Amino acid sequence: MITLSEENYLKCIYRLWQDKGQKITPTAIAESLGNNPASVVDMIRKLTDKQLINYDKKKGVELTTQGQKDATLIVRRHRLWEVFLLEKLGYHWDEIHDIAEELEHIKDATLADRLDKFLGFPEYDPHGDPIPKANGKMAKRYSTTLADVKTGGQCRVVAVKDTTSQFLQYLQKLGINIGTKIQLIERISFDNSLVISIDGAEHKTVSQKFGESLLIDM
Amino acid sequence: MITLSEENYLKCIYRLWQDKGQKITPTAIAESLGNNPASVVDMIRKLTDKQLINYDKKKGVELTTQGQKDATLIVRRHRLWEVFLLEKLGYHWDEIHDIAEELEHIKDATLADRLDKFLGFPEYDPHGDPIPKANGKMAKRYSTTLADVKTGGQCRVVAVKDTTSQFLQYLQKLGINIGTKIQLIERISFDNSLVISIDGAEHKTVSQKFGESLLIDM
DNA sequence: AAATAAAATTAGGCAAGACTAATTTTATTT
DNA sequence: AAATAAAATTAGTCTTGCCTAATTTTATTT
Repeated sequence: MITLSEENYLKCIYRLWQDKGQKITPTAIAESLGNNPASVVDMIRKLTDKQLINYDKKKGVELTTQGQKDATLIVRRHRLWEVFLLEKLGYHWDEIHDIAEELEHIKDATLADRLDKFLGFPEYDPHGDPIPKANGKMAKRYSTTLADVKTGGQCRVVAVKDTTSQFLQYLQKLGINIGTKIQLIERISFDNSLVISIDGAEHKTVSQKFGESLLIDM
Repeated sequence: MITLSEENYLKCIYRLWQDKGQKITPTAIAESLGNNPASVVDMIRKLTDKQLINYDKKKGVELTTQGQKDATLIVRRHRLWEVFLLEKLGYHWDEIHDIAEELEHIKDATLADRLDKFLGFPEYDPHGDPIPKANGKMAKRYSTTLADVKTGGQCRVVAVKDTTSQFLQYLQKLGINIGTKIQLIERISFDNSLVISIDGAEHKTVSQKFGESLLIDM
């Protein structure tokens, strides 16, 4: 049986793997979870014992086939619950992540599939992330960010890379949602800040970090 | 902050209090939860410190006003989720309790109220237990069974008293669900068997035990 | 290459929440 | 009332999952 904490580590490793494709180190996991590296080392041993990950100093942490399956299922549940919270219970964009973070751990063999069906088999969650299907397959993840747009270029918001409520509330405040059109007016070479126009409105300046957190389609 | 374990104890105490109205002893709690009495004593201290219960050797365990509020909210969440699982996700009667047992611990200020609204403010859960309202008030528990109906009387199935899969599968086979209309045609005085008509269909005979397991509204 | 910095690991500890075993208190029988 | 049984409590232990502090290993500078 997999514990709540183990599930959170798996999910974190899965996310780091998807995000960067780079070597996943204990420190990276610790930072991502807000835990101490020593705790991460403990958990790496547990997950290795359970054959959910492999750890090698050279390669870093890697999910085993089983680990990938488990992690994908957690992500599936998380994203399905997000759709439910937004569409059925009327929550806002920035509220659903934290609740889904709890709901994703509810264990029942058929729950995800039933929820999926009830929601009409959605392809993407409200953050624009693809929802893994029952067989583990999922649509392609968007990877181009606002920071990749050429100066003068136009794009459309399709998803968010950062799901902290701070970021989501900031988006809300700026009036940015899925589908919002953004034009990149200028890139400040000093710190790579971005001057943008949201839905054709007046220019606003956002940080590089912001730009890298917003996934877009050109 | 109240922990998962504390919530489970609170709920257990609440149930014992509702069920019997008798003195609630550590042993009774231990039996009900399948825990060791020593563990219960530990938790009694914690809950007392948090002012959620009072404990007195003479009076046993009693919920404080705050304890009652908290327990009622947990029960509210549990029963609302049961309705959701049955009505929206198509689970069977006998599957919903265990899942709701997990879902009831999801903490969010507005979740219960939103779910309540989404479900159309149900009065009762599928086991016939009343769902506490947001203000803590609740209807009376269903207690009339098919066996209480007068000969010739018409009634509507509102809940089940017995949740064994044998019974539930039998109901399935007979085509009886929540809302099904039943007319009591005849009561066999020999063994109190009941001749009934399900949704106006042809007569069928069921046992007294069966009649006493089906909660109805006249 | 040596020095320094960063990352990883080990050792030891803590709190929650369960347990067992032993003891004390309370209740019930004889 | 004494003996016995049952219930309650205490003491000490275990596991999970986190921590800090110290140490070792690895990477980066100088």
